[in-house]
Amino acid sequence: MKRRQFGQHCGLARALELVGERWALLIVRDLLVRPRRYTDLQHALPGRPTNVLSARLKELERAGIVERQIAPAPQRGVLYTLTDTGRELEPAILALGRWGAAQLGKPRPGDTVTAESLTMTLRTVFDAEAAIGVTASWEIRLPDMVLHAVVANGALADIGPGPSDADLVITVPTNDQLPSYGNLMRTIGCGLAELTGQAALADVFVRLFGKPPGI
Amino acid sequence: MKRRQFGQHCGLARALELVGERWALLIVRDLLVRPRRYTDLQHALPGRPTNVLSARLKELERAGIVERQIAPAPQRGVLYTLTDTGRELEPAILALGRWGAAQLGKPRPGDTVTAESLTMTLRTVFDAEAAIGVTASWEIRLPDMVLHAVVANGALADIGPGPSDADLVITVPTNDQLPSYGNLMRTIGCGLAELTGQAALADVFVRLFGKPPGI
DNA sequence: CCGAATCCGCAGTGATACTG
DNA sequence: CAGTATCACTGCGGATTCGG
Repeated sequence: MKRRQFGQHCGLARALELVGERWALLIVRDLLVRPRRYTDLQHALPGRPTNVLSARLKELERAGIVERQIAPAPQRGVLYTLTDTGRELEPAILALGRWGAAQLGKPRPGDTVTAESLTMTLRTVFDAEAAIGVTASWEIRLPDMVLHAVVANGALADIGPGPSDADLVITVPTNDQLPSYGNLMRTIGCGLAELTGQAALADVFVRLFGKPPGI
Repeated sequence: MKRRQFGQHCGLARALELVGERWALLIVRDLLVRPRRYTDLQHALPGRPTNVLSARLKELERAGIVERQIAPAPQRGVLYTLTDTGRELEPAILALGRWGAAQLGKPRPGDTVTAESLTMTLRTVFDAEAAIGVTASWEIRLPDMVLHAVVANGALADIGPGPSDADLVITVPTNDQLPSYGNLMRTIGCGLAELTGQAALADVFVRLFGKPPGI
């Protein structure tokens, strides 16, 4: 496949040639959270045709951004992971996401929130300065997904989908709202979430993750 | 024009909806350097169809990223400038450009380097730590363009196309090479450029702008 | 000259169906 | 599970044209 070029010897133009096509950066975003298999990515990117997914994965693989791996014994199958080059996109993706978050309005009809997008949003807004000296872990239970976050010595050690053995479990009651970042923080901030464990850590969570860039 | 959506309530997805289409970020990059008129942008983005430029400008204007202004008396005509929202894209564009610069290989046949792309590259690689305490200014004369850079008290005060009253004028001799960042720094680093003014500032320039992220 | 609008051919995309 | 195959459609690339 002949790759379209911009004809400029420029870092930004090169980046856009490699990851500027539709869906490409969203695939990288999801892979930043954890390695995924093909069908995982299908579910994490609703509304995107499967042929586009396979085309993007091939291009990203050729560009040295994504690697195909055979998953270990328990599950088998193909796992897509980021190369080091791919992982180095994280600062750029966080910067773009931070800007886009400030432009986010109300959820539009049909919008979804995936575990991956919410994870990356929390990584985006994590306030390292507010976290100095903090060591704690949380599990966030939303109606359709569970996330965990671990902060050790002020650094974001782990955050992603799935449960964990956490100091505080925050359960957001089932409601008809989208599990968006805004709704999540509002629910916790207003004390409407159920807390199991060290309840005082709820305020800490809001302090570390609740300073959005204008959301 | 119906805007295609990603169907995710996510900062990155929103950003890509607004500035993810082809040429959009390159237009913003050029406008980050300075306001431009329509035909300036045409020349600064060779190889892009004119209808795409006018379509992008309209979309960016609708999105609140770009503003049309009537240029002041001397020249008249329409000037396109960034809004505050548009200027806030700079960190994301620098981050993407930094990543892409590390993926830049040799210039391909037909590649061009514009004053805008070189300016943004220099902004990208500026090493604020190396610049602590530095106050100086340079004018860089390349065969087809002239740039200026001003560092005041360790901060990048001004950099862009055009001449200036500089402490040191660096003239790169005419040769058959592309005026790419790599060739520029190589020429200066090897002492092949002509220096007029405080020659000792050539080494300072290389120190502040010569630490690429892997170019 | 500036600032576009228009037309056409084609590549990339979206949606659905199908296969190893 | 992990992709191809097919096909309609839209946006892009390229050239030309048009009104201040």
